[in-house]
Amino acid sequence: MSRVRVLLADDEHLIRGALAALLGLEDDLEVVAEAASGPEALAMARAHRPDVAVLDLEMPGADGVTVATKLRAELPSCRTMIVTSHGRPGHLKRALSAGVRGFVPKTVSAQRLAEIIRSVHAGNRYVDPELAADAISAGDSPLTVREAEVLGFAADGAPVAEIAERAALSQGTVRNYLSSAAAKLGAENRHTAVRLARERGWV
Amino acid sequence: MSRVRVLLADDEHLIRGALAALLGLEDDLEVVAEAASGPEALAMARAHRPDVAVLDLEMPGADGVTVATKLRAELPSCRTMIVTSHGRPGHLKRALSAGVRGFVPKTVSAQRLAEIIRSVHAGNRYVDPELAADAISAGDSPLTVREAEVLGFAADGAPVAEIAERAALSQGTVRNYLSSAAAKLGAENRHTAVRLARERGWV
DNA sequence: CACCGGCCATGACAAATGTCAGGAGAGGAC
DNA sequence: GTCCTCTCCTGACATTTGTCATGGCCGGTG
Repeated sequence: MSRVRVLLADDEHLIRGALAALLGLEDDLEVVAEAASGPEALAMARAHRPDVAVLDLEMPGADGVTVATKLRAELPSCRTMIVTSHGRPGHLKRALSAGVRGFVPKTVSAQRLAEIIRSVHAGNRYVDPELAADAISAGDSPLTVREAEVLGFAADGAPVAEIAERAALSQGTVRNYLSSAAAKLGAENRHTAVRLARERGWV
Repeated sequence: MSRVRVLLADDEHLIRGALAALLGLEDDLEVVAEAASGPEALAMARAHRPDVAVLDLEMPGADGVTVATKLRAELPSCRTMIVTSHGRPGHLKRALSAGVRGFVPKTVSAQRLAEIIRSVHAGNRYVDPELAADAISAGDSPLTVREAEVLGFAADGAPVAEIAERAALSQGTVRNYLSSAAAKLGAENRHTAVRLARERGWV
């Protein structure tokens, strides 16, 4: 029986290395490649064609979901899964619609992760129950595409003029969008709106 | 020769477990206790009296620096070190003044971490060069105590009225403090000021 | 003591932001 | 075709901020 070929992508060397060592102990798993950034993960995947790609959500260059999306197009045979410390509901949704088949927080044990990798490789899907519950209770984003976009530009505290420029919209329009977005989120100003949207993973 | 007794505290089971396994392979190190939260780390330290405590910076209950401070008082023989993913300059400063003897990002390898643990146990201090450079170039916080406090209350996007209430100050005073803080940080409004102060670990 | 800096406040003005009403075009649903 | 929603805009208004000048009260330094 051939072993499951795994790609490991995480910018924290400590975790990646440790994980590689632990997963390597399982005799049906084999870590064939490691990467510390999004682009590197893609390159490694192309070179080594793993069966399962275990991707960290927050990485320099490109986040896990972006990598997963590209992998799905380039290497359809490769199953992808996301591992993350901060499980925002929106991220989970985004990940699932990108074709990700596993979504786990870093609070699970290596043993458990190994099991999940096997399960994903077998064609199953796995989502951490806790995160799933959060996602369901948080519901869908009530924001329209533009509202979310404008809110994203407002995320770093930029003034309206700058947001308008970046979004190529008039200042009035920007203010209207921000206002309606804040209203939908129950926030009293755009800054708390940004915070709320962030927490739910809607930006 | 007796082995170095290590306490490992990190809320991410994946990392903690993997790390425990890897460090356990070194024949002069021995992981005698693990914890997933600040309070638990303290309890474990009291029970097992480790030589070195390796603490994650962001943990539920109490952060790594807080735990280190308490450990220093309760268990002076125990050296403490901090491991973190986000190395904000301010955190480093806070950690050092709490008596922490090692400060490393999670991007180092387990091998390297083992060496550093040994070095710290031997009485040396170790700070990641990259983080040290950041801390030096970032310099000290230019903010006065009140400015930092008010900026902290402003962190979640609350309006001035609310900040004033929480800080028990007049609205005018709050605006003055926010204004001067933003000026010192080179920000054009308090929200970007909050972001900058956060990045530098000054809030 | 005189001086300076941090702390707290007031008042007033300018600028940024939030809110509302209203309208036009584009596209999907029925 | 009609209805609806999203998109984008304008203009006007109220409110919230940011900024500045000014002053009083401390505590420490020279």
